[in-house]
Amino acid sequence: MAVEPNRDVEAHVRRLWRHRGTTVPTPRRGPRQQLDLDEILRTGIAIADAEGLAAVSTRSIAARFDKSSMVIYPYVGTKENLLALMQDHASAMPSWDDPVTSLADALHAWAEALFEVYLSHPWLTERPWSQASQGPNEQDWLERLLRVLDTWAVPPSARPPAVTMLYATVRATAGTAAAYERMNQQGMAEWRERAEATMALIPDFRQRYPMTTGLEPVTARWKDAPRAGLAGAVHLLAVALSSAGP
Amino acid sequence: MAVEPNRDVEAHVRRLWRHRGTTVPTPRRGPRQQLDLDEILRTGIAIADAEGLAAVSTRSIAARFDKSSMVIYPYVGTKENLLALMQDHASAMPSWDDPVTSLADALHAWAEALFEVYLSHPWLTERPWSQASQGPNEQDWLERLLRVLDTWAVPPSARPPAVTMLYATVRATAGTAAAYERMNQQGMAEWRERAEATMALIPDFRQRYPMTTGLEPVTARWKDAPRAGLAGAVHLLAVALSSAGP
DNA sequence: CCATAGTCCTTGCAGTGTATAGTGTTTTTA
DNA sequence: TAAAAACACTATACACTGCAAGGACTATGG
Repeated sequence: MAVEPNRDVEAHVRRLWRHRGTTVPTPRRGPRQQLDLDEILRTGIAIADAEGLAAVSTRSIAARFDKSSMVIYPYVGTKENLLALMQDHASAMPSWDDPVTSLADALHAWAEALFEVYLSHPWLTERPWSQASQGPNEQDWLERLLRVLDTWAVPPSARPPAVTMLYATVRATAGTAAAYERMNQQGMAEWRERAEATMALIPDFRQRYPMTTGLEPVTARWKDAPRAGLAGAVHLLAVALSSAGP
Repeated sequence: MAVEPNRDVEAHVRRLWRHRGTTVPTPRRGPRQQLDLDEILRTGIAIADAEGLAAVSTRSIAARFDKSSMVIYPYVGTKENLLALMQDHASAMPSWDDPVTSLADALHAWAEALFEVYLSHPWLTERPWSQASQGPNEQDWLERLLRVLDTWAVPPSARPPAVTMLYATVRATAGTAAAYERMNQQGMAEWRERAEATMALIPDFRQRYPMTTGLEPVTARWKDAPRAGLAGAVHLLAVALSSAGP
């Protein structure tokens, strides 16, 4: 039997699924709403894209509508809910055809598509992700991935770990790609400086960390390193899943 | 030639490596310091462990020493630096013997050890990680992993993707494990409630997302699910790395 | 028709990081 | 040895945050 249906939670879920069969909270009595939830989310996302997630505040969003911060609350409930709604809203899944050539190709297509979304909205990497939660758009991604694994007869026991690895890897590589992107326009000076300072202060760094030192320097072709890393990782995973057998 | 050695960056690096050959800033003229950087970091970590990273503030730390917030700054520079120092300080690598039985076992030992560290300090998952940065303790982990890959003759081209996947997977699984842990003491009520609300509001959820629905429910044996997921993932990866051949 | 539930808006509070200025202490330099 | 510079500490202040509380207004349901 259902626990007393905590109104806030229900309202949040309604808002999350507002384009998939639910309507936002309920019979609206008061004055007509002057704002629109989708529009609020769009401007929140725009701010996050341009100035980072930290620049998203109830005030900064409301300011774009020449209103004060509290107008936002009737539309989203709390700041945390607002961020969750932005997260799902920004995660709309594009459409593509699953490659039928190999599992590796199909996984690659999925991963690349998700990578692209994360690149468009780098702040998504700062948001938590858990398999069980979230809204319809994030749900779409998971379902699609599971369908691919099913199509290629990946044994059920291997699916949860595969899902975890894929999501984790996409998020990680997208995160570093976004960090590189930011350096591009901000200077990369500090990054380099820190590395130099470390080398200067720890003269035997190369002896202490020979393996790390032996890695190809990140600076070389750094721009597409994350994407290449992702491709390599997906390839590895596909190999493992294929050889796991049915 | 070195750019003018930005004093703040250099000081931060010195602090990071203070136990590995550098000394904290240096010619100190003024009055003796009454606090100790390691002690500051310990209390910051204690607060983060107990109340979450959000509860860590210059004021909350200083209060434990009956001082006001600004005392912290001579020791750490900025809040961001403080967090970075806490991050490295909390990442001390334990010692263990590399299994010689198989690559899979060796990787598993590494991953489990790191997982354990993240479980002890769940807030570490909220901190960014990038291969090129950080302090000595985090460096140790990377070096150790690379040594394992080298020992087992994993081809150099496969190493960066493997590193990325391993770190990403450990962080992701540790993050969900920590989330479960939190639910334990906080109720898990909200989580369940949200799931129920979604099912109630989207009656055809199971038709729309058959694959997701088909997954074993997370609630069953949820406590060790993340650890098991990590083990499975590492196993998959080891299979791929082995069959990649030299 | 009126109570109610909703939006909109202002005010205010507790909390954040940190700039600044002042005071006292220690070490370095002249 | 005296002066000066660099530091630790303290208190105050500023700009910023999320949001509770409450007032004014408005559309709706009983």
